[in-house]
Amino acid sequence: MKNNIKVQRAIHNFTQQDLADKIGVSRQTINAMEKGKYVPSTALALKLSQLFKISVNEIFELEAED
Amino acid sequence: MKNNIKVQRAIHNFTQQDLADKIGVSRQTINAMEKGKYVPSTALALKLSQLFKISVNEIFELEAED
DNA sequence: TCATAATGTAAAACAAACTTTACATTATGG
DNA sequence: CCATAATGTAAAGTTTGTTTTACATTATGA
Repeated sequence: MKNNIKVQRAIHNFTQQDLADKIGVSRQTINAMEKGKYVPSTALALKLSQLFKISVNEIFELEAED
Repeated sequence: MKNNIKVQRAIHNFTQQDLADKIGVSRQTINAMEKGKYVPSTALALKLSQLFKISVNEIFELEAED
């Protein structure tokens, strides 16, 4: 699973902490997600989608191994 | 979190078992998802999105309590 | 109607997401 | 250069997704 959260965050000029607060998770969760350390829940994905005003499919992309 | 997996499954004429096999989860996972018993991972959501050829946002919808 | 497919459900176990705490490293502005 | 903000990372613990097994109920077709 790839994602472009870091880019979206840059576009919106949010720190990891900002984003964490806005969607209600810890900063480490944001960091780990950006680093591809795990795959978030669909609820989280939809919250990012709302915040960034782009679709979940535009944020996340499946890879071969998924 | 609402979803319309059951409807999509009907459109594509899949049983819960069919769908489970196609996306690589157990039938109970499909059943529980349809029943709203839990929120799947984004990986699962993307697989459903691919299979049904519609976006994740068209399958899943956040609700007030999420 | 009878056999069988499909669905609903539940409990126990396991895997993965997510939090908390804590510290180290890297940017950035004054 | 120095202070501080931002990011990276790690370990332990909690919560939640997911599997497995098992059985009960509801549809469906012959």
